[in-house]
Amino acid sequence: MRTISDTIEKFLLDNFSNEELELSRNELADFFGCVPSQINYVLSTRFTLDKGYIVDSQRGGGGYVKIKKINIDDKFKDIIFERIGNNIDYNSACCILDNLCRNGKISEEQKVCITSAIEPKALKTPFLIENDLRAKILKNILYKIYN
Amino acid sequence: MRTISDTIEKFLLDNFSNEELELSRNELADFFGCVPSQINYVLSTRFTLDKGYIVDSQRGGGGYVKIKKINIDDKFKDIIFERIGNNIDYNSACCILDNLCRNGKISEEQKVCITSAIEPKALKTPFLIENDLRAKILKNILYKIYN
DNA sequence: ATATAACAAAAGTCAAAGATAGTCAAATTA
DNA sequence: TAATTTGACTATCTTTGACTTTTGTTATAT
Repeated sequence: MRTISDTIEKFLLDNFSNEELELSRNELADFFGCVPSQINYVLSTRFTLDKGYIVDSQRGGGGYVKIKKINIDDKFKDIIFERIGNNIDYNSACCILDNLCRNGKISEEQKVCITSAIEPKALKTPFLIENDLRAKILKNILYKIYN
Repeated sequence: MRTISDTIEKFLLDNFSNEELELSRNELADFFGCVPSQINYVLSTRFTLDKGYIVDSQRGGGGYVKIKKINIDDKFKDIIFERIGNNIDYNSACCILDNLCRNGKISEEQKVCITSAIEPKALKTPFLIENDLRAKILKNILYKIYN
């Protein structure tokens, strides 16, 4: 544990009680004598989806930051990381969804819904980011389903 | 419950007896030691149509605020009719029908029937009113089915 | 009696102030 | 060079209060 970020990470991990941890960004920053955005840095580098965490937050009075640990089986993780990656075309995505559906990981209804969300026409922008967007959306939905 | 708004929301939810709750805005504000408009804030952020509530009120002497929990079907109807609006293209209509069917709101048979009724070739006229016609017909049929 | 005016008793609106959290890039450090 | 630290600026949610609108009641004039 060398950096402030490492210290904060350890502190958070130590205080994980039951798969979920809630905190105040400003208070935590105060506690460690750092600027609030340092907390964001820790969250975005240490508590990422890829490492099995979902971060949820709210601004304004009574605001908070929640960190949730998610549990998914390794096979599923494999699919997420190796097959989806950081960008994926529509047809490949459909194949994955078909597979998940056949294996009972998602329902037919869910498949339809997800498919609609990642259809090319839904992701058309003036920029060349369709496949990147699709990968992010797809991973996010699947994580939510399995959370 | 971290904010006053959250507390008031919980209080209201806890006091929901039979699908409807009537209250005095000023008395409630007094009870929680907040300004009356705070009640409006809670109502407009926590008891929205989206979340299945309808808020009704009256000013003046004997004024009141009523919160009604609407059943899913009512909510569903509202959303559907709002989405159809005064004109709708064939594909959107089909999406809605697919949705209704998937959600068990209409049968497969009804879907086939309605679809035939609003097909482009069925609504061809020399005027540019295809989408307007379709909306009227669609709403009329659904209205019949639901009432 | 009836219409009207004045007042009182609600609820509504809206914008400012307060309280958090997020973003992004420059500066620093390992 | 890459990761970390910092802070100025932004976005969002909540709280508050002054001002407005609506409704019911009571007094007054006809």
